[in-house]
Amino acid sequence: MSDTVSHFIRSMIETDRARGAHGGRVATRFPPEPNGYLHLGHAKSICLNFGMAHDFGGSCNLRFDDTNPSKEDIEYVNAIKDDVRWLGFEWANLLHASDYFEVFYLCGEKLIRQGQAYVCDLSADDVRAYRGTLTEPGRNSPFRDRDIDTNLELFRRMRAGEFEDGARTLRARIDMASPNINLRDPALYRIRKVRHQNTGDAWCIYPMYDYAHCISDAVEGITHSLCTLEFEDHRPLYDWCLDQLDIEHDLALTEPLRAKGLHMTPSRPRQTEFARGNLDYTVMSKRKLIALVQEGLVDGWNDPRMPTLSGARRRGFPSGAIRTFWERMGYSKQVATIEYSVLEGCVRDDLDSKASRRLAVLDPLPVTIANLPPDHCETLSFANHPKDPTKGTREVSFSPRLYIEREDFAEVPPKGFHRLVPGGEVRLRGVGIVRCDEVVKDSNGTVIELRVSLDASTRPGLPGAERKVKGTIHWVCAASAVPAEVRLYDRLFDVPNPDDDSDGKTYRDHLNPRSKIIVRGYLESSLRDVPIESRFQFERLGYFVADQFDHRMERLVFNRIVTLRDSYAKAEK
RNA sequence: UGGGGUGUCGCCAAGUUGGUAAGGCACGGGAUUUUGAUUCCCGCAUUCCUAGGUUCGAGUCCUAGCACCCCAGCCA
Repeated sequence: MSDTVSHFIRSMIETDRARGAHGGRVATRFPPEPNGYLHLGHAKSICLNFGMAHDFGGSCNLRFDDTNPSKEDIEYVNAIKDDVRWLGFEWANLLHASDYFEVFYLCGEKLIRQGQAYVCDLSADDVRAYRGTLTEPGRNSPFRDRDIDTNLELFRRMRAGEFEDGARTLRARIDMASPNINLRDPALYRIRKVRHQNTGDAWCIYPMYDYAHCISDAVEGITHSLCTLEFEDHRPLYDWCLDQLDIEHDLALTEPLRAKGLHMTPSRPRQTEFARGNLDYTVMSKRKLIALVQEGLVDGWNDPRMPTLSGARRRGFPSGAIRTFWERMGYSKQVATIEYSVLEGCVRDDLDSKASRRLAVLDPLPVTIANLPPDHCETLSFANHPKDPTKGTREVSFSPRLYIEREDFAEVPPKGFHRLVPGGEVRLRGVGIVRCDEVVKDSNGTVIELRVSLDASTRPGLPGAERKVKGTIHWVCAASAVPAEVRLYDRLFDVPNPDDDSDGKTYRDHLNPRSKIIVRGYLESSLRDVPIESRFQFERLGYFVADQFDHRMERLVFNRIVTLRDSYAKAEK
C-alpha cells in the first residue's frame, strides 16, 4: 500500500506484539467529538489509528466522543463519517461513548463502593478554590469523607434528576495534594439536564472525558489508545481509573452491553501520545476556523482554502496525497510545524501520474495565424499523458484563430524569457513553430492581437519538427473553446504562522487578499462534459478540479488545486 | 517558583546493546524534455541545545545548565 516508515509508535506496537501483549492483537480507535468539522490535523490521527490497525492486521473503530450534549450536534457526525470515508478508511465498528452510559454508571458505583469516588456538593467556583494552584496543593472537599451508602444514594438521586444542574458532581477520591492537577479529585460526572442527540432524555448526568475515554477504550477492547501530547499528564488518571475498575475481569460492568447485543471483549489499553500535526500558512484551531466561517472571511466550512477535510476535498486535493503527506511528516513527540510546500509536493506527486493533460487559457490574448486560410480547420490528436500511453489520446480542434496566455508574450522580454516576442519564434504545443510578425494594439497601446505565421515544416511528424526553439506555449482554438469560471486559489494566509500575535496582529490581519481570484478562461472543448471532482492538469498552469458543487455542463467551474512547480518564476524573484 | 514533555541540516525525521550523523521536502548545479512540468544525476550537518565529565571512542552514558511546549473546565 505505502512504504512503512518507522516511528516510535510502530516500534512500540512491534515490541508489544513480540512480547505477546494482547495476544498480538492490535485495536485502535479514532474518537472525534462531534462538535465541529474535521481538519488536516485530525487526518494525521486518522491515518495513524487506521494505518496501524491496517498494517498489523487489526481493527480501528470510529467512536464519537459524545459525552457533552450541550456542545455536540448530529450535524457533525455525518460530516465526520463522510470525511473519514473520503480519506480512504473503513471503520470496524461505528460506536458512540453514549453507547456505554450504563457501563459508566456501573463503574461509578463500583468506585464509590471501593471508597474511591464521592459525591461532592461544592459549586464550580468552590471546586476551583479548593483545587489549589500549579505550585500550591489543594484542600480536601468537605464532602470527601461521606460514607459509601450516602454516596451511593446521592449518586442514584443525581441520576434520577433530583438535583439542579451543577449542584453536585461525582469525584474521584485520589489526592488533593498531587503535583499533577488532574489527580486532585477530578470530576467524573456532572449534572446537565440537556437532551442528548443519541440518548434523548434518558440521562441528566454525563461523564467527563478522562473517565469516559479510558472506560470506552477498555470496553471496546482497544489495545493502543493513541492521542495527542496534551493528554500526556492525563495518562496517570487514565491508568488510575482502569486499575481500580478492572473491567477486563469484572464482567458485571459490561453486562448492559451484552444485554443490548453488543459483544466486545474488554482489554486493558495503554495510552500513547504523539505530537499533533501543525501546518504553516494556516490555522487549525476549532475556534479560529469557526470564526473564519461565521465572520464570512471564507465561503463556509468547505471553502477550498480551508484546512478542513471538506475544504481539501473541494479544493481537489486527492485524499491519497493527504495520506502521504502525514506519512512524510512522520510521528514523533516533538511539537513541529511542517511546511506547506510538503503538502503541495504530495499533491503534485499524486496528480502528476494520475491527471490527464488538457489545454486551457486563463488570460486570453487573440492570435491569428495569417498564413493559413481563415476557414482552415483540423483535428489534432493529443496524448492525455506525456509518459503514460495507457491514458490514451484525445482530439483537439485547431484553427487559425487561437488564444494564448497573455503572459506568454512580451513586447520587451525580461532576461531569460523563453516565450513569444515580436519577430521571435515559439512552438505552439502540438502544432509547430510560429513567428510573431505583427503586434496589434488598441488606441491605449494595449496589445489586442498577435499575427503570426506558422512554419509548415515544423508540424508534428515532419522532420522539421525536430527544430529547437526555446519555448513551447499552450493555446486554445478560439472557435471551439468553451468558457469556464476558474477559481484560482492560494494559501489563505500570507505569513507562515498566522497564530503568532506577538506583534499585536492577529490571524485576521494576515489573510491573503489573493487567496481567491476568479477568472473567466477558455478550455479545450473536450472539457465541455466532465464529471464533478474530476481532475486535470491544464498544461503549464497547474492542476484543476471540476468543482464539487458548482460545476455543471451549462456552467463549467474549475478550481485550481495547485500550480505546477515553476523554476522560472522562482528564479525571477 | 509544582508537575509532565521536547531539544539532530531552512522544514520534517531516523539514529540498534556507545564505534565514528539515514531518508523526505526545500535549496543549488547539471542532463534529458513539443508542459521553464515530469524524470534523471550531483551537491547540501567534521556535527547532534550549552558546558563540563566518563571512555581508546558519545547524538547515544553521567552531571549541571539553557530553551521551547502542555496542565489550575462541572471542555475534549
